[in-house]
Amino acid sequence: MLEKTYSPADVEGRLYERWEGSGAFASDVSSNAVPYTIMMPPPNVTGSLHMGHALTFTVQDILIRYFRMTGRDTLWQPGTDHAGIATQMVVERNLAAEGIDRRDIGRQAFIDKVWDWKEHSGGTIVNQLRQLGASPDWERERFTMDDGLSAAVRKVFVKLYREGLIYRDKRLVNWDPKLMTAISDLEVEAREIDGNLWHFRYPLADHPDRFVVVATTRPETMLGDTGIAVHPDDARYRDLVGQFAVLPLVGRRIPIVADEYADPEQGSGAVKMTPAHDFNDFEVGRRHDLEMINIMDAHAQLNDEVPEKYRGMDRFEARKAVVADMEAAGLLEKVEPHRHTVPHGDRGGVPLEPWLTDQWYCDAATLARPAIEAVETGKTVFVPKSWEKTYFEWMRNIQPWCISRQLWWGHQIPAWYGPDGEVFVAETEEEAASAAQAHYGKPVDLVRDDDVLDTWFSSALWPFSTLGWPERTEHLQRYYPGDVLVTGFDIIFFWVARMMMMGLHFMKDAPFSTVYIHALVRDAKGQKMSKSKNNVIDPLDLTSKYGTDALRFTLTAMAAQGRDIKLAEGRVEGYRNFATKIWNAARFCEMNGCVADPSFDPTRCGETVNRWIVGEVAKTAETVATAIEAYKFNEAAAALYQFFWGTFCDWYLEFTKPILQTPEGGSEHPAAAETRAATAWALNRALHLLHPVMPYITEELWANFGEEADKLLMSRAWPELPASIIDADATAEMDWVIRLISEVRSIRSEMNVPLGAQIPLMLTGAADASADRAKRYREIILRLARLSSIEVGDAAPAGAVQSVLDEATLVLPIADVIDIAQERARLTKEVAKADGEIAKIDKKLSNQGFLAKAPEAVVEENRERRAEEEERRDRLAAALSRLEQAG
RNA sequence: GGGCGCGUAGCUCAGCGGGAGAGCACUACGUUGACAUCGUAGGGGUCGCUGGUUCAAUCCCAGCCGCGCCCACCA
Repeated sequence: MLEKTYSPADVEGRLYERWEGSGAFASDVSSNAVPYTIMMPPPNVTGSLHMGHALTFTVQDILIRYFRMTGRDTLWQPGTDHAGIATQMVVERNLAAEGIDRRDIGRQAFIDKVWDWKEHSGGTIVNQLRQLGASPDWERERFTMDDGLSAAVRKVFVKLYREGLIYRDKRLVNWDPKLMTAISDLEVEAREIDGNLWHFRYPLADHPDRFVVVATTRPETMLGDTGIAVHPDDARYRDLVGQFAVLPLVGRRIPIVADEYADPEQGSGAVKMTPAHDFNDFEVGRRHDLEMINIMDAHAQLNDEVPEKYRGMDRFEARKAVVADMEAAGLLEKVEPHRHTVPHGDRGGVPLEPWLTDQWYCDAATLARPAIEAVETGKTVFVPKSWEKTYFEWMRNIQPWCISRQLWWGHQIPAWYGPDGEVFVAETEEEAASAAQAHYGKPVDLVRDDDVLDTWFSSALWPFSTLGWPERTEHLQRYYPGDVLVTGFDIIFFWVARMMMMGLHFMKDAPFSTVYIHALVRDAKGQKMSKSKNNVIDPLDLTSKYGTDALRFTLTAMAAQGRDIKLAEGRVEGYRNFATKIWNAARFCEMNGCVADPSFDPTRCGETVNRWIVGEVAKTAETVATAIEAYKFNEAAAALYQFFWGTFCDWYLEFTKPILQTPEGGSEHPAAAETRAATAWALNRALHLLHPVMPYITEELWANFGEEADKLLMSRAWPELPASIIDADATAEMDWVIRLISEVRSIRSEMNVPLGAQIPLMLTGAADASADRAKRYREIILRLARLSSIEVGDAAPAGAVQSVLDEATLVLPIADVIDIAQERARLTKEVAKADGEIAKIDKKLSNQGFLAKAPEAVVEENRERRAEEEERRDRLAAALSRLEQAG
């Protein structure tokens, strides 16, 4: 006997172990089945499960479980990402707590510490994935710093270098002075800051009494100015082009150049040029051959290129000093408050400095070309399609990708330098050494590049590196390319685009045919959840409170395309109740002896209710399958919920009661055996349909009631039911019966008739002449509605509707049981509303155009609606007039 | 500045060219046999505003108002 309520905590762990232990998640490379592959976006090894993970992994798990049930050989490739900066920061923080700085212990010792940390604490996220019920092929779990994946990284780096697609360059980068590393454009976050615009006067070299006014939001950078730019057409400055100004506080002679970058409308029309500390100035500086003076060190403190007074100052300290000194010199024209965006590092959180350094770059524009084409030609499609525009926009304007990072944790760049700085790029130190020996004609000492690669470099290889590339493994041949990539839009650029580029370059094929972009889960304020903002909601709190299945169902029901998800706990609670409902429906079956009957043939039911329910199951199976395959997960969830609760429990199980439950002293109903088998069959099919979304409760119930309880539900086939199982007559009849009962209930309640018992309709017999019966039911309803006199006699058929009529006789004179004034007001309102409806329909029907063009069925439908509405109005009006008389 | 999306019940959200929906909350009634984590019935919405297309618009189109996100070098 099942417990009275479902207790997730008692079954989830046990079932998960049984699944994983039985090998039910494993792919089968030797299978004949068609493969279905999803590459799991590897979560950061430092991560812990947040709501975004819960959504993305639930969606992926639904797809995997569904396709596994349909017989595909599924590979859901799991793993974690080494997450360069994030992981290094975590370990550094831990060391700092012990008073250790990583520089004290040195690079190798630090890396060992990180590996230690990974061994002991890095498993959090994958264990949380298990709690979520995710079913990837754990035996194939990978880590982006694995030997195999690291080898793939080196191979890719060397190959791209030799093809000229990776190169070293001295350019401005976004420098994070806190983390002391370069970061890519994508890691820059623009924040609005209330600052000032300072207007400075720069005297002309040959006319010390004349000034050029320039404005800046970063006064300290003036110490690195090497020019002033004005627009070539700007009449105000035409005579100054070619002359020099004297940089105040420094005394440097700086040229005034004409460049179209200077906007005459903006400020004074003259712009100071700091080529080493501003991206625009850098470009102008290149065009005019301006000097590039780097005035800051890696901490963003001023270096020896500035007058002694400012050396060693922090950039913000220097800002104050420069402004004060300019003002003292009478060269500060004015200060305006100015709100502007300042680039910040998305992890470090401090303002970034454009800084001139040597870095490694990847020629993204060249790699992007085939990746653009793959989407243009439909080789890879985005769902929803609108994201393709975003993808194109970025890919067509892509900048060189800065791939080097000044960190210790990551894939160290496979480049070695000879004594004269000559670079040797090779997969191993030995190869580099022999290349160097060939170059110099003798063995030399090589120094390896300190930098590591951007984390996303290794992630970009994930779809093939995890399958064994560069070896031509069986897995690589079978599972590449994958079917669908499931992710949030926030990493389209970081990851999706780069996988496309690398996949096409190295595998000559796009890594997946579909990219499904789901909504982002946001916090209550609609803010994006991220580790660094510390606003993550722990989904495990919800799973422990309501059960994993309830959370999964909630996310599924909310996974509609096009809107971000702000999770409301009430929804989770509601779907927990749904789980309880499922559980209790199963209990009902258990109590009534509804066990699976192998001889039951759903296409050959005798009873109308049974013929009907098997058809409803078939329709639901079709709806759910179609929805999942179209990535319309919310539609799948809605169909499941509606079927199980609204159809199976509310109606079918109620209809079976008079059949299954033998009256006192009576004998069993002749249809009981078939109904028991049908009930068990329908329940078991429903468990299949629910399983991809709610794996735990369905598996647990299957273990108790399934046809083959020893076999896991999750490895069972998805129910494919023949269309012939849907019996149109039975469906039509049941539709009418349900409407009939609903209407009787409504009238009863409307008239405030205190009747408690359920209507014990006994629906047996074949669905013969169902149309006639339906018509009869309807007449009865209308007669009931008139209330004054229930004429049982002439409309009383045998059997099926007798009990309805019996109840109808209990309807009491309304004046006896209701508050007259209140009811009068209500009825008046209702009558008016009905009149309004009728007028609306009349208008539509009288419209010539409508009659001419509308489909006949629609016209007919409107006529029927009008008739119904009229009946309703009459009924209400009659009740109202009787009320007046009684009052 | 460019792009994308959203505005539907008190709240969180589906849906959609022909009778406005779900969950939660609310009201009334109902508990000795599946389920009170329940059942039955009910209240509550000019589907952001204004125009247009159409026989018909919550839905399509345009404009506007509000909100959010992404991208972008404005000193």
